[in-house]
Amino acid sequence: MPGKQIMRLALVDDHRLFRKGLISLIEMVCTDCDILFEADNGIDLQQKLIKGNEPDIILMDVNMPQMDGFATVQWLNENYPLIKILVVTMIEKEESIVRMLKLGVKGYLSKDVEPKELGEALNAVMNKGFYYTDFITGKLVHSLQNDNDSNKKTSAAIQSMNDREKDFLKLACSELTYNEIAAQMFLSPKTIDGYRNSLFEKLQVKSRVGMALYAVRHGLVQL
Amino acid sequence: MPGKQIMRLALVDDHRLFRKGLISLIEMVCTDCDILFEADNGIDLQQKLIKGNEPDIILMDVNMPQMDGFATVQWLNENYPLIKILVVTMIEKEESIVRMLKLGVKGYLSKDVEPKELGEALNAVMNKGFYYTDFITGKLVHSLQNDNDSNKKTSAAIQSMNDREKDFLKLACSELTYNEIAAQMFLSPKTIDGYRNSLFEKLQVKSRVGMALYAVRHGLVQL
DNA sequence: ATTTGGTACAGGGTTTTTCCTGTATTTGAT
DNA sequence: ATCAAATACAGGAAAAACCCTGTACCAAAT
Repeated sequence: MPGKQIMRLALVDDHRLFRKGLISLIEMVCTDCDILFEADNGIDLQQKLIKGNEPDIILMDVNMPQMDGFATVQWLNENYPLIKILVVTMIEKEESIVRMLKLGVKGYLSKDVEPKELGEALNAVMNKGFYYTDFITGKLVHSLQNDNDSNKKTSAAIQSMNDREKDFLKLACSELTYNEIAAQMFLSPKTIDGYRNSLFEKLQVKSRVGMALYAVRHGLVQL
Repeated sequence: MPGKQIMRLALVDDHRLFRKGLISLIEMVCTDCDILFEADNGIDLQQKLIKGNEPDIILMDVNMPQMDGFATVQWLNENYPLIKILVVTMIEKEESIVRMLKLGVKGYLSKDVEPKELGEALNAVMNKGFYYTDFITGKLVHSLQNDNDSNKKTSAAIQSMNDREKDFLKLACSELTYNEIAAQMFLSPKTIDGYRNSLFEKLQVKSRVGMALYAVRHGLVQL
């Protein structure tokens, strides 16, 4: 296939060994690929991107220190909207997949795929502009169907919390009594009472234990 | 270096793309390596291991479905004690590192290392019998120094729980009241009272919220 | 100017959790 | 045979959590 344009790639993943392995695989499955650079995370990527010499496709992980996949994709959308993003991750939670697709990534691959599929994905993204497997499409459709329950509710619930409530929630995930929490927040215990009732309703829980578990399940408090 | 014995390897990791990448890297940094096979997890490994044609070294991940790294190493110790194990993982929790070292693994590498170090590790394990970086040794020493607190206490606490208490603990990580839990376990609420008090002391917590958080932190209940 | 919505707070009551002390039964060890 | 420990259970009481209704303040919207 002569005349085919060369594909310029960049990798963003915090695990060097995986990155290097991926590069070596890409070189095997994709003869006309040029890997411009690699980055540890979003911050690193920002520094390595050079206007006028952008990659065509960025292979990106989701979980990264400093600046994660979501933040990085958002930043790319604003600053380099033409760069196509192919997510390569081991996170297969529907929530992450849908969130990434909403952000406009061009493909979502599991680290569990065959190297051959990686090559296909790269070619598809380059030529068709996207690569969505049946698995991903399935997750997406499923999430749309269940748009009423957990998925939507969860993000709605989290967004409806204000900062004071979030502070309270963190403190509630501890062995402090409500009176002690009130003291720490310089509020009346009765106000704390109000926060609790409001969060019980927003998060659809019935007890402090349920509230604490909700918080850890949704990453609102660090373990 | 003539006369050097060939190194027979096997890989156990649930992520194909990482495995394939690793293989391709190994082939680059280690000319006298022969990769016998790869496995998705411990179960898969058991089926692929053939008496009389064992690998010298197994590269193993920690997090795997079905049968994780710990269980797999334990099984290998009992059935193939001569095979050397080199852990390659992104888990850098002191607890995991120490637990693996106690199980007798010959090295512990982060997925974040340079491919070059992977080669050095393989050679060291093959020739010296082990490869422990300063980072790992540091973690180990630190854990020994703190043998009094969390590390040891945690495992002691978890082991001191009996089955009924573990059942109760799981149910306590919910919105059920103690009366409801008692009903589900076919016990008097007063017995539940006893379980609670006993767990509060064993786990060093002061409230049900603390107990529930302890359980999730230590993986005793699945999120 | 009045309404609406968000935040902070109170009175007062019920339920649940927490804690203490004490008993009956069983089981394994000396 | 007896002692110790583990297990299941009770009475009783204080503390914390939970829930409902209602007030006061402020700011933004109508």
